[in-house]
Amino acid sequence: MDNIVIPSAPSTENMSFQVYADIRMKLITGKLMPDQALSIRTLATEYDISAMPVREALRQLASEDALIGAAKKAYRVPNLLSSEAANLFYVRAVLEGAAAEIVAGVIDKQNVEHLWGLTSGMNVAWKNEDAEEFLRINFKFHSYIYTLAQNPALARMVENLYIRTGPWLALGIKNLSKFDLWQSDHDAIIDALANNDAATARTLMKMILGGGVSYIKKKCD
Amino acid sequence: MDNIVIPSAPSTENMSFQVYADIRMKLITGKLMPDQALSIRTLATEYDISAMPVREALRQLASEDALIGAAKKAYRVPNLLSSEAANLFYVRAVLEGAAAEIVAGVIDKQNVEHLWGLTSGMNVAWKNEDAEEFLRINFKFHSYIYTLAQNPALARMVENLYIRTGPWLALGIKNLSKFDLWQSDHDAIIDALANNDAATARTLMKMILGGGVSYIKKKCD
DNA sequence: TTACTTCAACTGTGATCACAGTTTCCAATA
DNA sequence: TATTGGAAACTGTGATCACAGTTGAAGTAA
Repeated sequence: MDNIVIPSAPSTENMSFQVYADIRMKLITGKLMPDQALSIRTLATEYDISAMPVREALRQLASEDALIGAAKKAYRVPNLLSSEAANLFYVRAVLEGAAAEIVAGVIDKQNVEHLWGLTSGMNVAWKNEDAEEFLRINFKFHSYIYTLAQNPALARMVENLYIRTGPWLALGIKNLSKFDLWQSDHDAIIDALANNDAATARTLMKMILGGGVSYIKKKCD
Repeated sequence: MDNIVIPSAPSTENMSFQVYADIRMKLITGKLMPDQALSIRTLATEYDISAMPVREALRQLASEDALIGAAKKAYRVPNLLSSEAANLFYVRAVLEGAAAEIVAGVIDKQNVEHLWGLTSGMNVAWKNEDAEEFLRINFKFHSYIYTLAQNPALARMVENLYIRTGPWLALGIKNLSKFDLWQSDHDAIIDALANNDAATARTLMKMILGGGVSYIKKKCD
């Protein structure tokens, strides 16, 4: 649901996948904070299932580096150094830049309108200082674009990066003294895409990702 | 061992990780062919362990799209359409191109010599028509470069793509009527890196990846 | 007060079982 | 002979147990 790229594995009928998807979304929307511990048995109780599906979900998230898992120690939400976050955003910039380049060639009017709808939603959420809603729509915005690139492998990888930077980004946004300063240039990207200007779309996409990370970093250091 | 980027998860002491690493290398070197089925219980017997570690290893590989896993059906090595392989190689080209760009700025003499050693090994393997050895060294060559980029996230992703294209590439290489035609331009890349020519390194890296895939595709279609 | 020890409550991991779909293959039927 | 039926041998999945290493807090000694 919600534009999530469907991972390879099982469909709805698989309990461990449901757990996986649920935790995933919590990472994206900042409901799980850096360094927070996740216990297999506790989650199993919460979901009212056995430990088995939970442990497979957590292991899968750990294998995607969305969680940290060490032998016989509790799984944890990674607490990224800002240098690590920078690495992740660099890769995101490369990949989403490439995606934007492709999308500029295939986007249609309906797609453009959908993107405008999302940005206006983000603006509302921003004004309401509703961080969770803002993060959710921001995710949908990026997700919508890289999905249009019609390259599932690319989409999966960007989404993985998104999940991994989610808690860090959420923490950064919630740390903003006021929701006043950061206004990213999603509008310009939509314009470039709508004009089928691949080079500009790519450049802008790389820029807003680089800009976002350096802004948050400044706030955190 | 062998320049493998260490995945997040457990170290050597973890059985399921050992199984994971083993199957991974078999995918890279073409010991597992497309569409081949892998059974948890059978593998457990082979490794002389219980089913538990094997099933976690297979699930992890499936979550990385290195295997196909559907509910209550045997895990399988993906049999990629050539369009799917093209998608994977596209992303590889983007990422390894970016990596080469970075590496051109940080490479030293020792690194360059190491790369020359690998290419000469590949030439030997090619002349001996030793596909497995050729694939293994080819992997080490690319792995060595993207590891130099000092971005673990990037390295992990490229490696994942490498695993996924492994069986397809192996099948393609083994299908070559003779080991005669394809001679890729690894030498030119090393020159560009050694000369700190980032733009050329990036372009060449994208080219050989694109060239390789289109060559194999022609052979397969 | 501070530092150290110890023990209890946690952690993930491996093994094993039951279960329910899937696949395969052989026999019975048309 | 060709086709259909069904049973048997597979498949992954969920539950549950035992185990060993980790963590943290309480209690003791300096």
